[in-house]
Amino acid sequence: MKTTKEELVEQFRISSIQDAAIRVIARKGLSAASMQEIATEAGIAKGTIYLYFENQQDLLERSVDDALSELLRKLTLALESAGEFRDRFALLVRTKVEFFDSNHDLFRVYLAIKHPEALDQDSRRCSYRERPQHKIYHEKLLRFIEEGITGGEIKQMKPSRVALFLEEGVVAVILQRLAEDSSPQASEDVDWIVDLILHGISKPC
Amino acid sequence: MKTTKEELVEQFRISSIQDAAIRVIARKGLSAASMQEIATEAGIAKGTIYLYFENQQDLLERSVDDALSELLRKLTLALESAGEFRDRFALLVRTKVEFFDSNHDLFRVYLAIKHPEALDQDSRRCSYRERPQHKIYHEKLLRFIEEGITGGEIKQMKPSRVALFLEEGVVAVILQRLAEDSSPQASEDVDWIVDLILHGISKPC
DNA sequence: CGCGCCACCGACCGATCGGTCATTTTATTG
DNA sequence: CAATAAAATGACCGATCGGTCGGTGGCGCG
Repeated sequence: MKTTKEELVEQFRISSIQDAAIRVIARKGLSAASMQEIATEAGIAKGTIYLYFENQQDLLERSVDDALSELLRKLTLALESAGEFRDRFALLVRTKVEFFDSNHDLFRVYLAIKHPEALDQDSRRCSYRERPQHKIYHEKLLRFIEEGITGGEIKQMKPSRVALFLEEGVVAVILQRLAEDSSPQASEDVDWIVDLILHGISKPC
Repeated sequence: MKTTKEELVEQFRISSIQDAAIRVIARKGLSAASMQEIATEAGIAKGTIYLYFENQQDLLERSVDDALSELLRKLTLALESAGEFRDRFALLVRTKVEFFDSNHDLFRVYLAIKHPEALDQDSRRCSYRERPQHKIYHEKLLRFIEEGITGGEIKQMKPSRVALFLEEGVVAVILQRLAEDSSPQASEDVDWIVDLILHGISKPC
């Protein structure tokens, strides 16, 4: 019983430190997030962090991982939904847009780690693409796209390219929503991006 | 005469330092590019850099600016070309793909500075989006898209969203080409991305 | 109530960075 | 060739960072 209570306190501490880390990363960027600033943001001393995390890399890695695992969980759920291809596709896009729309800090973090090619050489290994949860999601996404191809819904093309195109397209929409003073309803933008990816920008034939 | 010769030497020095800076940025990332490593990469002493650049920000800013101004020049030229909308559109995409395809280092730099939202707070002001040359290009790009709309080539939608969607789509293709062991010819991928943006992933109706 | 333990703290350390400047090396000129 | 100017150098400085550790204060247990 007691151990459970202490573990609860420990989990609360860990979570509050990770939350502070995410806020600092979103504010200062990944490479400029110092342990001192994270500690201050969490309202504790710097040394305390090292009671719960091995070092800076451990803290940043686990903070980002845990924060984005919630997104991956929702996306995986969306992929497992039933229904028409287009509806499932729209649900996928909607899930991502709404997640970041209600969590701007995490979108900053997501942008910072999305492209391993742009990271410091030493940080590339801790890319979230290497995480098992992301690999599972990505596998399912590829199979979903293959279903769309074999089902005659979309053209014959490399699923991995469609996946990346989808990912970047959604990022583009969220970037726009962040830049605009007043964005339209999320559902409007979701419909827009789904239509754009499915049918392009050309006038219907 | 003599001043011209000295200016030539000075320009050569500046260029070689900037080239070294770009290589180091591509290798280590923007925030981890140290003055010492850039100096070593250029084959000179650290102090020498300060004979030609005010400080680190000045060096990094001018290096990135000059390197990407070549891309902006080519893109602006592509926008000013004559011909059918679709051909001009394809030329625009082709220009960007081929530029980065023959200059991987610059693509790394481009990725690192493309999203001001993901940069350190202090570095956001030196975003290349703020540069006059980029603003001019972006204005012309928006007008090009508006022409496509008024000309009935593409649907009625916000030009700025189409622009961002285009930009992200091209980035997606180049990312794929970098990740793949052997990529198809650039022209193949250009045709693919143009068709995708224009008509989407759906089967033709 | 008082004692002991442990989470917590923050001053401290070594390493590293951007930036400076006295010194050395190179180039120019009479 | 020597004298002078100019350019290049790298040891050095202060600041900042990640990480450590001896001290301390508050909480629980006897």
